[in-house]
Amino acid sequence: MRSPAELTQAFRQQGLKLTPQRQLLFRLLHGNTVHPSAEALYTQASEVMPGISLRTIYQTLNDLAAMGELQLVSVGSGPARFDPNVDDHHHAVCAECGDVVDVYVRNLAVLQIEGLGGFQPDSARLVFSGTCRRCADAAGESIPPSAGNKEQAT
Amino acid sequence: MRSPAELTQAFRQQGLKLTPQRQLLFRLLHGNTVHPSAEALYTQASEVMPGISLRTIYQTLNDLAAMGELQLVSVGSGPARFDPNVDDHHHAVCAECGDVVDVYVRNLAVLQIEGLGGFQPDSARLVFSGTCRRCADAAGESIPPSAGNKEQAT
DNA sequence: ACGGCTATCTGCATGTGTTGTTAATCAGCA
DNA sequence: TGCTGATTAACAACACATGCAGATAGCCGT
Repeated sequence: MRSPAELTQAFRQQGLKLTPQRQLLFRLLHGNTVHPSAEALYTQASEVMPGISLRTIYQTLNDLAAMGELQLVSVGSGPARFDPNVDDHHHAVCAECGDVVDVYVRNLAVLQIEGLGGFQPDSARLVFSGTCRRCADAAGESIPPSAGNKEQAT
Repeated sequence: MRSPAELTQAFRQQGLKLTPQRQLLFRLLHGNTVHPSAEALYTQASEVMPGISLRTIYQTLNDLAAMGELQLVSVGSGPARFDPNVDDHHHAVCAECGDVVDVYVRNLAVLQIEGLGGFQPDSARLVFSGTCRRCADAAGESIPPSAGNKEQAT
């Protein structure tokens, strides 16, 4: 996703108005790597701008997605996640806490694929499931109550 | 997924009852390669057994999935799909008609993955998006003569 | 073959996540 | 300043899936 300033330009050029709500979402999303859901953004936005409507969040997210500024990440169950990173990349989802991290795969083309039989693929989404660092640490530590000084690797 | 006969055994052994509804679903699913949704199976089942409840379909599908006889395939949007093929395989989804086909990838391990940073993956799902043979053919044919035989790149 | 225990089925209600609608108000931009 | 699109509120509607309660029926021992 482009920077708030660039999006400002882009919106204006398309005849779209630059409302404070939209600007707020630009800021909340820019550089955001946590793959928030609409609800999560709503909560965050509400702190800064009480009274903002969830409807507006959805609206703006869809607009941005339609403009190619956001990627919709669907992680099996639960609400859709939005990813301002529109590079060609993939995702890893923690089965424990649901966190999503970006993953880069540079040699997807080497895969030997069988069974396509006439199917013409034009994109591929790879999703890893597993355990994130934080949950792995938490699981390892929480067994002994006195595991000593622990540093939260966040 | 095992054969209806084998599933009959397995269900009995687990103290589960062998109802006609379940047996019907065994039959509908065995060897099924179309990745049906619960609704689709409901429609199919209703023709043979009018009055069968959609609730029962979901119930049985979940049971089978929990037993490892079915794989749940979630394709971005729309309802979940169920796949009686529980081999280690992946999927290709037609963006046009929504059809899902099985795809085998034998060298997934060669991928060079960056960004995991402590994330421990224990499974990977690869989903291709594109156009299935049928939709590609249909698109090629159905363009009326007036269009001057153009090839639509979209 | 019979009867009882209990899992299962069904129908309905509920829940989650998301979008549609309408009307009134608000505010960006020329 | 005015035009017009955006926002909001208060819904209803929607798709997909699950929870629940009472009726039903499979399975087992007799």
